[in-house]
Amino acid sequence: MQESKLPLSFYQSHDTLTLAEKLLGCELVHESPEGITSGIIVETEAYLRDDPACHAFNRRTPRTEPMYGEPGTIYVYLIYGMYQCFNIVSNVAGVGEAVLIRALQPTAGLDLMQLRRQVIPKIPVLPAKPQKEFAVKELCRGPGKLVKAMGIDRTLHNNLTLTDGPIYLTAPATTDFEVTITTRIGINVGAALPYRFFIKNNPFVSKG
DNA sequence: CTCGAGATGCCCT
DNA sequence: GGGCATCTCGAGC
Repeated sequence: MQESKLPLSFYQSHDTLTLAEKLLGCELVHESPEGITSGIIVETEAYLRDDPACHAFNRRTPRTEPMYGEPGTIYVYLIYGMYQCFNIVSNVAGVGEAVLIRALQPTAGLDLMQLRRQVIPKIPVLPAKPQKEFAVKELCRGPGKLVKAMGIDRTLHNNLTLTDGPIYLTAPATTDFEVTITTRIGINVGAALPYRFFIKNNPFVSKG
């Protein structure tokens, strides 16, 4: 597992659509104070500058500022008031493109992922509910789920860099897989664009 | 398995 | 105030 971090040049040397595909098979690692968790990226989506679904499609705003950083910058945002999405900034600084990570195949720290995925009721119920046991394939199957399982938080990690912090990528152990390309999930505008990439027949993908 | 409803906070118009 | 790059739960098949 412990290989070397992918360097800045990896993020700089591909356009966004190519990067979205090249990210498949890479391992996402978070060395947190609670422990290490990691997983292989199996599903991504690209968001381009001239794409109405992209947060940078309209004016540059405070929220989307990290998207205009160097490629390899982390962009985490809050969605639906309670979930967060993890993105990797792409293209070149100042453009505003990124790749959403939609699913991981867990490789390390599965117990910690289980703990992080537990839902804490706002008002504690007594007696306390027993812990849920998630199937391994459910731990990181979806953008909100993987952020929670990996312990990623926008107040801590937004705008950090993947080459200089506790969250980073390592190169694929294998590229012996086929890639399927489809339209993106959960959006209305730009829904027809074929910007979703996933590893064919991989059971950890959010939707086949 | 599928479906529908509700949760919940922030950004931007 | 509208609208989210989502998830969980419960009901029903």
